[in-house]
Amino acid sequence: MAKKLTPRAQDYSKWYNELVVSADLAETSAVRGCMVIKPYGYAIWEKMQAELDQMFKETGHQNAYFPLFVPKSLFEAEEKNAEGFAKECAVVTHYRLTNDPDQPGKLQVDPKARLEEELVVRPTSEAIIWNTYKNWIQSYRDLPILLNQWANVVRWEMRTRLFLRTAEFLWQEGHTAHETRKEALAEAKQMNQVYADFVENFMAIPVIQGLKSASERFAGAEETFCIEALMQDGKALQAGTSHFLGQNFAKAFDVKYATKEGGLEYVWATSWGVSTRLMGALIMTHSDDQGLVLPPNLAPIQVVIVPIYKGEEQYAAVCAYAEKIKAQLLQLGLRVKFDDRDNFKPGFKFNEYELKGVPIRLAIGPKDMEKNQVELARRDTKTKQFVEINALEDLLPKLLDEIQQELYQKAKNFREEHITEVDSFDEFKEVLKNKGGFISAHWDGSEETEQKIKEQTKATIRCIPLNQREEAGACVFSGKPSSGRVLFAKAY
RNA sequence: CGGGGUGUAGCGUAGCCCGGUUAUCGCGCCUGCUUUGGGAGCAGGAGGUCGCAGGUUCGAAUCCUGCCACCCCGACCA
Repeated sequence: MAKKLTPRAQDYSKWYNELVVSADLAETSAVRGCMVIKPYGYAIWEKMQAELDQMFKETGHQNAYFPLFVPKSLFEAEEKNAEGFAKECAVVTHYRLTNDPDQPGKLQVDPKARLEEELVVRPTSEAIIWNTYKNWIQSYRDLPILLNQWANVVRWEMRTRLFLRTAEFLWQEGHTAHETRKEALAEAKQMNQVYADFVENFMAIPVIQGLKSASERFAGAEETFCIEALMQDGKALQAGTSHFLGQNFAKAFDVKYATKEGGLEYVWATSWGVSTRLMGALIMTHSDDQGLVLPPNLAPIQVVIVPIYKGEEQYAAVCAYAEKIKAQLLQLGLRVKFDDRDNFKPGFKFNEYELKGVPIRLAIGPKDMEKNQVELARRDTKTKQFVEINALEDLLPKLLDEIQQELYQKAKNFREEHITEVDSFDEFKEVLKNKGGFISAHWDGSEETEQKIKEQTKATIRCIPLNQREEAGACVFSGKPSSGRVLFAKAY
C-alpha cells in the first residue's frame, strides 16, 4: 500500500528502492538477487516491448527463440566472450533430486544424476545462437539473418538492485549475420539509433550515443555502440548497447558462406540488447518525491477519474456521469481508469495515483456536474485547472502529448546542465565530487590512463560520443595529445 | 570474497547494554456505525516458531557459540 516517501538527496538509493516498492512496480524476491515484477510494473514493460518490437520489425527483423541452456563446450568456444562472462554464470550440473537418506522429508541433489556436460544458464545467447546459425548458413543467399529474441538471462552478480542489476532479467537480444563488414557495422549503428529513438521519443529519456572504450567493450565485440543516460543524482546509466562482433563468432563456430564469386568467407555479426534496466532509467529520470512520474506513452493508465460525492445518491449520479466521460475518452484511444471504489476517500486516491505516476487526473463532484466541468490535475507539474466537459476530447490528447514532450525537455535540460567540460585533473575531481554528471575531457586513448582515472575517482569513460568534435587538446590525466573529448562519469 | 550493520505480526518498529508477570507502538487487516473536494474518525477484534540450531540459567527476545538471510560500503557488472 502507498506510503509516504521520505527521500533525501544523499540517500538516493533508499529513495529509489522505496519508490519502486511503493509505486507497486516490483519487489525483491525470495530468490537471491531476483525480482518480482508486479502487474503495474509489467504493464509498463509490455508497452516498451510492443513499441520496440514494432521498431525491430520495421527494420526487417523477426523474432525467434533459442534455448535457455548453453552446453559449456559451446559457451567456451568464443574465448573472449566466455572469459568475460565466466565469473557470473549459473551452471546446471544435475538433473534430478532424490530423498535425503539422512533427513527424512528433505531432498538432496542426486549424486548419480550428474550431467556429463554442464549447462550454462545463458548470460547472453551468442554462443547457442551462433552454433545454430552454423547450420543455417551455407550461401550468400542465406544472408542476412536478422533475428531478435525476447528472453530472460541470468548473470550472477555479486550485488544486485531492483531493475538496474538483478540476477535474472528480461531483455531482448538481436543477433544478426551479414555478408560484409560494412553491412554488419551499419546494422550495429542502425540498432543503436533505434534504441536512441525509442528511449528518447517513447520513454522521454535523453541519451548520448557513443562508442565504448576498449575496456568497457562487450566481451567478444570489436566495437560497442551504446546509449548513455544521466540520472537525477548525477550518475550515468548505460541504457542499451549494440555490438559489432566482426567475425569473432563466425570463426569460433566456423560459420562460412559461399560468395557469389565462388569463394568461402566468414560471416560478419552483430548483437544488441536492452533490458528491464530501462525501467530503472525511467524511474530515476522522471520521478520526484511524490512518487513515480510516467511519460504518457508508457503509462498503463493515462487518465484516472476520481469521483467525489456524499451519500449513495450522489455516488450513483457521479458514477453515471463519470462513466460517460470514461466511454468518451476510451473512444479516443486513451487508457482510462475510473476508480469507483467506495472504501477509499478521494484524498487517498489522489495520493495513490500520484505515487503511481498517472499523468492526468480528473476529479468529478457534484459542483463540477452543475457546471459541466471537471478538475484536471497534471502529475508532472502538479498544476490543477477546471475544464469544460466538452473541451476534454480536444484537450486530453494534446495535453498528453505536451506532457510527453515536456518530460523529455526537462530531462534534457538537466542533462545539458550536467555536462561539464574540464581541462585539468583537479577540476575533474572537483566537478565529480560537487556536481556530478558527465565530464567532457580529453583522453590520451590509453587503457592505462583510463584505469588510473577509475582507480582515483571511480569515474569511467561512459562513451566516446558519435558526434565528437575534432579538437586538439591534452589528456586531462597524462597531458599527452588528444584529438577530441570523451565523456566520463560515475555510473550505475 | 573483505569491512560494517540488521533480523521481533503482512509492513515499519520499541524492548536487548543491565535476563524476571500476558513482548511495545504505529500502519495495514476484520466487524459495526459515522464519514467522503488532498493520505477519515470512533468502538470492538484477529494476527507472534522474537531468523535457525545449540549452550548458560530456576527462568532467555535479552547473555555465549555456530549457522542462515537481508541491507550498506568495496571488488565485479548491463
